[in-house]
Amino acid sequence: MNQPRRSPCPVSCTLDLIGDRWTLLVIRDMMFFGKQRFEEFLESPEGISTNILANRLRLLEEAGLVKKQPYSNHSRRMNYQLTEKGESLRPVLKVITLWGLKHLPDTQTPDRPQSS
Amino acid sequence: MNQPRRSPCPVSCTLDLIGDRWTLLVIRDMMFFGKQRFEEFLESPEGISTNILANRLRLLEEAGLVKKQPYSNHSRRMNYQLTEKGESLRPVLKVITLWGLKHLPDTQTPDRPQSS
DNA sequence: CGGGATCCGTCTTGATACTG
DNA sequence: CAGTATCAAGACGGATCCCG
Repeated sequence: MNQPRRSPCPVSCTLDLIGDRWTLLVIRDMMFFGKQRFEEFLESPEGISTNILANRLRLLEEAGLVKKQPYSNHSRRMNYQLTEKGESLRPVLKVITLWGLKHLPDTQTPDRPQSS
Repeated sequence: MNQPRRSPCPVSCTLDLIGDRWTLLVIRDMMFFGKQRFEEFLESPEGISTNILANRLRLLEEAGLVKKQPYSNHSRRMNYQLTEKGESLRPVLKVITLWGLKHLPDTQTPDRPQSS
């Protein structure tokens, strides 16, 4: 998605991974709503399209934030789960959530927040 | 830049404001490096181009995160400063910085960090 | 000289249709 | 169900121009 920035800035490099319109929403769906399957991500109200979702899941896997596994031996169902590194983004999601709730009217806490 | 999402999710709505490749870098430059002028933002190593920078500054102003003022009465120099609302993003920048420093090799703390 | 606006070629994104 | 192919629309990078 994002080219490397030729800069050692931690903000810049982190944004190479999650600084786009969709990536953090996929992570939100995994982290707060426990979503794990392709179709579940498609159901979110923001309406990500299939090619973008496939692309972001692949980039997240390449970045080591998500691991992809077959649901079972005899199924093509795939399972996407956060790795430990992916889970480590929870404070980032949390502070973004809190900022939005405080400063943006018309936002509200998600229906099934599983945040710690 | 980002269309509204028709979703009350605070993550989603916050990303409408800062969920792109450049916006948080401009805010970083203001917040950590004290930059205030157009030309100073252009000097950052990521190399934002003039049209993109002008666009992001305008969007930030419209969002109430930045205020633009003439440097003095008899100069066209402009001054971009974070509003209180913009300053309130400091915890977001901070947690992103910390995540990058911890999880991304080859990142290092900025030269003149003014973060609290 | 500082702060943009405009134009243009390229790259990325995204909606939709389609496939195994 | 989980993607891939296609193709149009938009975002971006860079140069140039403009205006006070």
